[in-house]
Amino acid sequence: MIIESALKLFPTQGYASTPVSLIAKTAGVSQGLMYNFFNSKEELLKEMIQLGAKDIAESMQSYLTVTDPREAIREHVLKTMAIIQQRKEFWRLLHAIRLQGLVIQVVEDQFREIARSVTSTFEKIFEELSYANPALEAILFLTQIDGLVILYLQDETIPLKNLADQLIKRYTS
Amino acid sequence: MIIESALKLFPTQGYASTPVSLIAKTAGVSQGLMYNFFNSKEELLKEMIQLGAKDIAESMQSYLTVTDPREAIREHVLKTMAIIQQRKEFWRLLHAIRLQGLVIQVVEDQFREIARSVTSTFEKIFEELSYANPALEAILFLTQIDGLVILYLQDETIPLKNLADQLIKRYTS
Amino acid sequence: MIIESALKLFPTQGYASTPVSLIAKTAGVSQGLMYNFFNSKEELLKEMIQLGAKDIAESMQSYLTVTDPREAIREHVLKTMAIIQQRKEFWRLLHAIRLQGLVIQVVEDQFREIARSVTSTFEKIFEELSYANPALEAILFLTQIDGLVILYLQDETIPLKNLADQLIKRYTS
Amino acid sequence: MIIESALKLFPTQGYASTPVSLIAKTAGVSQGLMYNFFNSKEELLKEMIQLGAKDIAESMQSYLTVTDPREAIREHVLKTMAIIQQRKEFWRLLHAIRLQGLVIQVVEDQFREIARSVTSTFEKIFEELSYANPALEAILFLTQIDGLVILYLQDETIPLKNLADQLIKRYTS
DNA sequence: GATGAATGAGGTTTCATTCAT
DNA sequence: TATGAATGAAACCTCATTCAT
Repeated sequence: MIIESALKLFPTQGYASTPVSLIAKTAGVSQGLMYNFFNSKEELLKEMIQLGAKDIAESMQSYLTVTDPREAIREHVLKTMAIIQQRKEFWRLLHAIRLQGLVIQVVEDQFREIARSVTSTFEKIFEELSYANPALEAILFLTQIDGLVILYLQDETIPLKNLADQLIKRYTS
Repeated sequence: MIIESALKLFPTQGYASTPVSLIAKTAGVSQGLMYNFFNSKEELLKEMIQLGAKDIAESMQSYLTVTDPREAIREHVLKTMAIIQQRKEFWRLLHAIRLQGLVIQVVEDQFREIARSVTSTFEKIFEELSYANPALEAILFLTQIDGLVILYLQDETIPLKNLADQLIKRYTS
Repeated sequence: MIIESALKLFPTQGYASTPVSLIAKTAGVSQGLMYNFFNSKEELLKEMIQLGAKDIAESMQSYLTVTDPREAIREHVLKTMAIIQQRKEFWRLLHAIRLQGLVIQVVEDQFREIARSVTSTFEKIFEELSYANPALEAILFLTQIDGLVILYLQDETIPLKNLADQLIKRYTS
Repeated sequence: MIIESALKLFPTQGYASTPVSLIAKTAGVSQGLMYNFFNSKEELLKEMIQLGAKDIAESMQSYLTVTDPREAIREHVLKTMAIIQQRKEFWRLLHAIRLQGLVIQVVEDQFREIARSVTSTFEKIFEELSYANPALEAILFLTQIDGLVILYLQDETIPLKNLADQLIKRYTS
């Protein structure tokens, strides 16, 4: 399928450096056919990201209902690592794109929304756990996870499981 | 100057999407002249990165001589934040590139070397501070900083100073 | 057709001095389309030559079956002159290219093969005719023809027919 | 010297494919300086050829005074082979250029003049030797030499000496 | 005489997109 | 739906030539 080929190619080759012709060949369809589904290359990118974003949003929602704060932290770390491992390339692309000016507004809004909701959830969690500065702690916690994710995306050989456990231990004991 | 125009443009527009013509125009020289200094667009990228890398390596070396472990942690956090703020665009590009397959070997080696040296320094520091698992803690510490940096690169309005202080407090008290 | 435009232009203007744009215009197609058929200008040259070479190889094979040695000589001279007259431009290009370092390996091999086979055929022929030094005589005979061909390519007004007859007479009486 | 660098480079790389920058570098002078001596690249080519042509014309004149016809034939063959061996690259270029439309008028005229004079000389020689058709024989003789020369330029390993001797023997015994 | 930085035109090639079939 | 030939703009790069020094 076309969108899956894009998902495979954009992250590894970069959006701008991946020719439409290659996407078409990888998908096993003609180049012309692509334009029956997507009006432009950029639209293909947007739809691809939106698909991935939806997927992620769904995965994230589950633990929001967890009531025990320590359990929620644990859940979030483990869930994030699981998602990352399943969708390495997609995340790689996402990070690359977000670091560039390639702001894709539709998608960007969606992400900000998710980020805000997750951040405020953890703000409450750290409040419950009586941290002195829950707002800052929430950001530090989430950026800690992001940093770990990025290291993993750059070097898949790091002991991700151990690092996650250590991180959980720090926050829950 | 040419390399400075590249430094301004590559990070914001992306390497592949920045035409050589634009770099030349920004630098105020003819397109042809660029090829008197750099044999290709890619070489310009490499030299630009190498320049930045050298600069960073120098900045990093200073605190490696600090003897008090807590002081070293403090130094590293503050130094990193200072460097980031000075060279936002460069870091943005660097992260974008490293997330893609655009592995530029010469540079990559250089970075791995720096990373290894910094990591092992902090391993020793956490050992001195009697952490149970110094190796993992060093990675967590450094990825925490990375995560913070990336968030800042995406959104410059975050309270970076406060976050840095909070982080330092956590590790030094 | 594209290959035919190249066949017309390369020999007269030279390979390096014929812009792809001119080939395209002559062929009545867009410049971009050329790259659907040939990956590069050089490949176009190669394929053009290969086409011509195949054609020539076929023409040459006919007389190899002739049994009477004098008849074979006669056949070869006449056949060569006929081919040259039909494909003047092609031969002009071929000679120009072979004199330069532009050795196109694929084609070069093919030519050497043809040349070797023709040379050894004539070695046998001159042996049958009891020449004192058949190996040298074969080379002299073939270079005599080549020299005549080249003169003709430079100046089409020479009495080619008479020269060919005179040459045949010398070798067959 | 500049003209000598051109003499080395044009034949092997081709006139159009040899950048002025390379000629300058090979000659060990700056690119700008070249334009103090030659107004353009083409002029350099012309002067280079003219130099070579003068040189050749001189070499050729010597035997024109020889009175014995057989001796003249012998002289011409040997002299030609000697010149070729001394100035391989120049001849290679000359043949390449003459096969192309790159007609350099000044030079072309000069060559035609030489060729005419040589041809008529040999016409007389073959007349003296009572050949039935001296005009055609002169052309055949001269093209035979040309063909041999070209083979040698393409493949320097052929037994040129033996071939020349064989050729002389054929015409003088 | 001598340099080399600088230019601008033009070269080859790539590629998103369109369209007749 | 599906193809793939076709296009044209724009990309990267080369190079003969000029000119201030």
